[in-house]
Amino acid sequence: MPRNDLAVASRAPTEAEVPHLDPGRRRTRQRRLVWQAIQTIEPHCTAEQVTAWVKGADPRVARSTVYRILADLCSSGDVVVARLDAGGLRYELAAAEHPHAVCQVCGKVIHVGDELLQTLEEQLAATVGFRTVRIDLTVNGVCRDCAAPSRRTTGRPQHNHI
Amino acid sequence: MPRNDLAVASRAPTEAEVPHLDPGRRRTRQRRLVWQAIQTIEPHCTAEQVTAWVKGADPRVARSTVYRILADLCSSGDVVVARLDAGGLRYELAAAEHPHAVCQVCGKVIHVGDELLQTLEEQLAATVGFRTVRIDLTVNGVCRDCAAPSRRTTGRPQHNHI
DNA sequence: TTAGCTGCAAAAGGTTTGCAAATTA
DNA sequence: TAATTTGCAAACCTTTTGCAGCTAA
Repeated sequence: MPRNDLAVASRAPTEAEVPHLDPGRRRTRQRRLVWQAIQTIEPHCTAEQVTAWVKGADPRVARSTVYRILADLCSSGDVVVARLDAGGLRYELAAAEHPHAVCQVCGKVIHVGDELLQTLEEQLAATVGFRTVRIDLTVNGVCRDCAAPSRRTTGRPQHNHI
Repeated sequence: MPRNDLAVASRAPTEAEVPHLDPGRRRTRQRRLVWQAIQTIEPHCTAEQVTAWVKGADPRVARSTVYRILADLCSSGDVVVARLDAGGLRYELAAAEHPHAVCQVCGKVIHVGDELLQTLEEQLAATVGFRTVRIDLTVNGVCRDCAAPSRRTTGRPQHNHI
């Protein structure tokens, strides 16, 4: 299925745009680039997309470095990961986190409001004493476009192995 | 974190227990074993657990065969996969599917009722015309046991990189 | 100066694939 | 018999790791 291509929305990273990030961590060029990539690329980007963007700005940056910085941003809480499909993990700004609806036919990702999750969280605390840290919700289905009669008649919905 | 060990609940597979599965597919020994494994092993089992169980009943069965059958059971809809943690995919009977709550400290999986998802589904249909096929919900947090004062004072909750 | 980062290359872990031989219908 | 399915082994893909050299503070 068509995964959005590597989306290298190359816009030269400007020093000024970089927020004052991660106290206690060194301010490196690589770190700044990864941070900018996540802000620039569409949400739910893969490590591969981030790497491509970063390498677009500076080809010397190693893939492993991107992974390390990504993991770091996750543990500092600035970025969260989601596993939307069979591919790699998807990263997004913690501030922009939200539930997703993934179309099984075209792979499109739709954002879902998270008002509904509140109730679930409260119920879990009350019934099993579970303290919720984060809710990971993915709705799998078929988006409006793919469900349109004109397109849906041919072929079975691709099985994304979700 | 402690993933439940391979849980090879070896009970000899009996021919009689095998349901009339997959019309149009050949009835092979391997297929029957995989199906039984999923029914026998605790829910959310990994491909590795299924393979271990199957090999316990017949060591000649290849891992790749298990993967192929698993993928097949998924596309036929008898089995669904969930991605609960950083490890491999988790398989479970479609009939037994339900939301999960995963403890980030001990890895325990708690089953959650799915009454709440109904509302979400309805709202998605109404607002963005999304036809929901399956909702994949994972709640990440801390279970009652791990949240107990006696244990929670030491160390930070392990970062599962979820 | 020095603790922390980075690049490189290789390893790891989970899953998929090519192909000839075995099997089911 | 003919079309699937399996075993084996190797390929793949994403992510992690070891280590020596580099660099921000």
